[in-house]
Amino acid sequence: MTESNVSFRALSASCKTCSLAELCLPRGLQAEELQRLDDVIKARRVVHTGDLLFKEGAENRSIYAVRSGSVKTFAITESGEEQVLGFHLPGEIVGLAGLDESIHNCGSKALETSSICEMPLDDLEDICLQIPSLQKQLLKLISREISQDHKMLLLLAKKSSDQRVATFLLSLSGRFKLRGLSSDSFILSMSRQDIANYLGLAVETVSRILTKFGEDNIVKVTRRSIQIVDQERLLEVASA
Amino acid sequence: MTESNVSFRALSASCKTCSLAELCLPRGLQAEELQRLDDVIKARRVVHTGDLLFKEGAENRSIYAVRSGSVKTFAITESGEEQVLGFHLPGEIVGLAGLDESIHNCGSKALETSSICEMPLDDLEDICLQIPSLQKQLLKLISREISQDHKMLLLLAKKSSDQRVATFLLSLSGRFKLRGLSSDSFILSMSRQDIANYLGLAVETVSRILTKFGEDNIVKVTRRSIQIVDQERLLEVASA
DNA sequence: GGTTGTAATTGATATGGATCAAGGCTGGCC
DNA sequence: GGCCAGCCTTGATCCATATCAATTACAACC
Repeated sequence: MTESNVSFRALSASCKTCSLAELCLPRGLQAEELQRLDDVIKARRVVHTGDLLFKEGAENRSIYAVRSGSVKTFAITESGEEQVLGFHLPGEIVGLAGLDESIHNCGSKALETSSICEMPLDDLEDICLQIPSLQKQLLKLISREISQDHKMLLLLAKKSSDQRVATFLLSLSGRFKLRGLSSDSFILSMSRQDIANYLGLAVETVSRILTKFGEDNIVKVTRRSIQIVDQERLLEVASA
Repeated sequence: MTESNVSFRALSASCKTCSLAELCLPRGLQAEELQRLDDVIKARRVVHTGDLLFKEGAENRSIYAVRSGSVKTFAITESGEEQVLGFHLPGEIVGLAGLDESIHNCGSKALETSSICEMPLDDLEDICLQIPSLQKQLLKLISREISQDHKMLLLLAKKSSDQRVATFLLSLSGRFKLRGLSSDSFILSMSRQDIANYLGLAVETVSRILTKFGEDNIVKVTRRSIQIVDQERLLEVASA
């Protein structure tokens, strides 16, 4: 009971005190506006590795902000395979493809113990009408998602397997940096399988490339721990 | 002078009388609200094959609705190559990746003579605050764009070249149907090069596959004219 | 109506990455 | 401490598609 209360209190910490506010929806909001955004947040819940945030086909229209941990989003193909569409770090928004009236056409799974803020879309739309800078920020975040997807389209359509893996590591590195974490030393929360799936490659290919990057002293890889040793060369590999 | 006036009048026909309203931003709006949307439309202009709607890197924040004709959007890679990100038919919105404060990171080119409605984003955001159903519709359209991009990610990451080409033809077919046009007989406004680029294939591969579909009596292809002869089998190829 | 340039097709060959097939590590659990 | 299961790595082979190289077919323009 007490523990659960403590946990609840910790989780119910508002957007006002959230260190990710500048990356997330609250960016640019005044104190009073923040409170109204907080009121919209339906739940802040903890999910564990493998838990679903929402199911493909679920009809509740919500978007989700990752508060801590990390999640992946994925679609399911006609033949039942999974296609990983993205990995999401704290401050990033998940579920933006579901604003359409249609049901969620992708699912989302926690890659590690994570905490998640859920925002029902109808409520969010309502307060967006009252808080112009919130509407602006929502549109910005959605637009950024599209830009990100476009980068992935380019990666999948044009880049070699080496370039894909290098680009992936650099993307993670940059996003960790934005969050005040080390950009050259981090842990992958996703399996090789997830990475390969995301990058449109076979697991074996990803594994071989990581080994090669290690041999070439570009990256030091120990299981899921990554250390970028030579960022310059990694950048070269990513773009050349 | 006279001609130009006539042309101007034809182009300035409002959203109120536009036959695409149900597919486009005006969907769900009342007459008075439509007028306000019309007031926001900065320009309705005609572009010709190869003309740019906006340049990659242009800083004016606008989105564009295709009124007639068709356009492609594309990104430019580090090495200067073009990556086609999408083809857009009448009623579809272009430029949604540019709502971010950052400059447009993709460009858009007319594939044929087309007419285009330009909406400055700041004005659009303003009236979205006043017209809830417009805000809703904008979010819907953006969300649909994300879903569409996700389908492309899946296509590029998982599908064979046959599946890609079949999926492409079916997607066009369905979109023509939505617009009241023939779904089994249409003209491709884009080159084989554009198709190949979009699908992450070589031109030669696209050409060979179209020839094969012809030999198999699935599709009748004559240069840029397409007739879908056996939709069922095309669907099979697309998903199998 | 010929000429020319660009787009599309077709054929031959090369190759990057998938697939198939074993191992090897690691972390959890008894 | 030993065993098991899943994840990861490594090696050998194959194949789908890229690439290279002509050829053909339009369409636009004089």
